[in-house]
Amino acid sequence: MRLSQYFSKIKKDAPKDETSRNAQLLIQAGYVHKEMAGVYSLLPLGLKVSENIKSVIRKHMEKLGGQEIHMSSLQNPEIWKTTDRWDDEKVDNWFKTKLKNDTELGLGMTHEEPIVAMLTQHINSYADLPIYPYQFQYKFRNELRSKSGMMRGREFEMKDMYSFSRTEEEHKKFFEKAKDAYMAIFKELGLADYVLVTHASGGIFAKYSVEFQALSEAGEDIIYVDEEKNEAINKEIFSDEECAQFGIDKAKVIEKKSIEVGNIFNLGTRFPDTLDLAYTDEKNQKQSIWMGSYGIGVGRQIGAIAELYSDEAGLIWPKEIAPHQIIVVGLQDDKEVQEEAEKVYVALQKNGVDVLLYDKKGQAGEKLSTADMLGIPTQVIVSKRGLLEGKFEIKNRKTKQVTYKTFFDIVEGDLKD
RNA sequence: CGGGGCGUGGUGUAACGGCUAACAUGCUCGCUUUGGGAGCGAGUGACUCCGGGUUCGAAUCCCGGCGCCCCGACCA
Repeated sequence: MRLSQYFSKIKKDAPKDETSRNAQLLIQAGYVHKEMAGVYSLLPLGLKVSENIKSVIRKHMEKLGGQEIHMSSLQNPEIWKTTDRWDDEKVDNWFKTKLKNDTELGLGMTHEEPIVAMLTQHINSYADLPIYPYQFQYKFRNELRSKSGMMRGREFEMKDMYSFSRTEEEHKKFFEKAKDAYMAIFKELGLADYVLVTHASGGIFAKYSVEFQALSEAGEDIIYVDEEKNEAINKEIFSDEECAQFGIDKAKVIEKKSIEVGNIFNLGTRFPDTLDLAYTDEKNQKQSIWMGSYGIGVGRQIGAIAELYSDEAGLIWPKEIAPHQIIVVGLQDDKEVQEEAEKVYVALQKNGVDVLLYDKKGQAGEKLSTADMLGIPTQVIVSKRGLLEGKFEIKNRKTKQVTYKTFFDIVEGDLKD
């Protein structure tokens, strides 16, 4: 890809109507566009990052035995009334709308009810279970106050998986596997050093849930970290009794701020029971189904990673999710340098590398700072100075380390750090 | 939803109640320049968030709305 072909612009200044670092960086570097408070559109670069994150998540969901589906955003209130989650007194962040004939509809804020209702048409026998459908879907939540840039939006894409198991034991086993899969996802997203399994409230679903909290000063949650156990407990349930229950040493915990990057719930049999989803066992007996839900917000990962991986010069994407792996910068506008940059670009592309060519005219300084701002992991800088020695400068965006390679080295794919 | 702050060219800012709303940046054209957003010249670009009021006169003062940010509450 050529930078000149992206319509999005990298701005010299950060927007002033955002103070959260993630939104400032992502807007300034042209990854996202802010539509209104808590609502962001993805520009080409932002979409690439988002799709890369989704690929990682999807891979692990498939490994877990997931089946991808895509449910509707418009939701039928009748189903939600059955479980008593329609009333604004009970659930205060619905976006509700109406048909022309005044029939009320909801814009999905989550999908437990509709998926259970849908499955009554497909699940009958013990042989039909267990199943693990999941989707990437936009959720709409009428937050009283959106904040922290991309991290708490009113409209956001989420991967939600739902598990349906025959017994509590089967459910628990899967729940543990899902927990591991989540940790594997965070590891692959570059968040391994920050994310902790955290015991938290289960909201209206259950007494407890498991959250995945990424340590960050930009976070909205307070957790107490047991460093020996490498787990944490959310402030909302921090007590002697609960620490004991989860084997956390209350005397040794450290208070930290964190971003909730994932949350999984054991829902028990409540939703299937209420919505008449059940199965018939080998003895022809009707049995309750055990359900779990497993959420991870895509936009929130982008925001969290932008917070955690950035410096004074801009973004620094982990390789796994970077929009491009390498950016080739022809430092001077003169013909020789530009032609050489073009050659490197073409050669790298031939090698199957996802490379971005900085082909816009400008000052050397502007090019360097723009390349930094974008956060592409590796920069190949082609300059007059380098050409005199027949070498190109390879800069690691994260470590800022510079090495020099020949054209031959680059073509041979020798760009390891 | 309670509290606080703020709305002026695309972006960042300035302007005592008083000239044609200023400066920087961006963008366009020309020349020059090229290792951290350089320089010169010529252009372009704003119903000063919306509505009302006070006044001879409002970006500026007052009232109401809307929007954005922050703190708190909330967070399935």
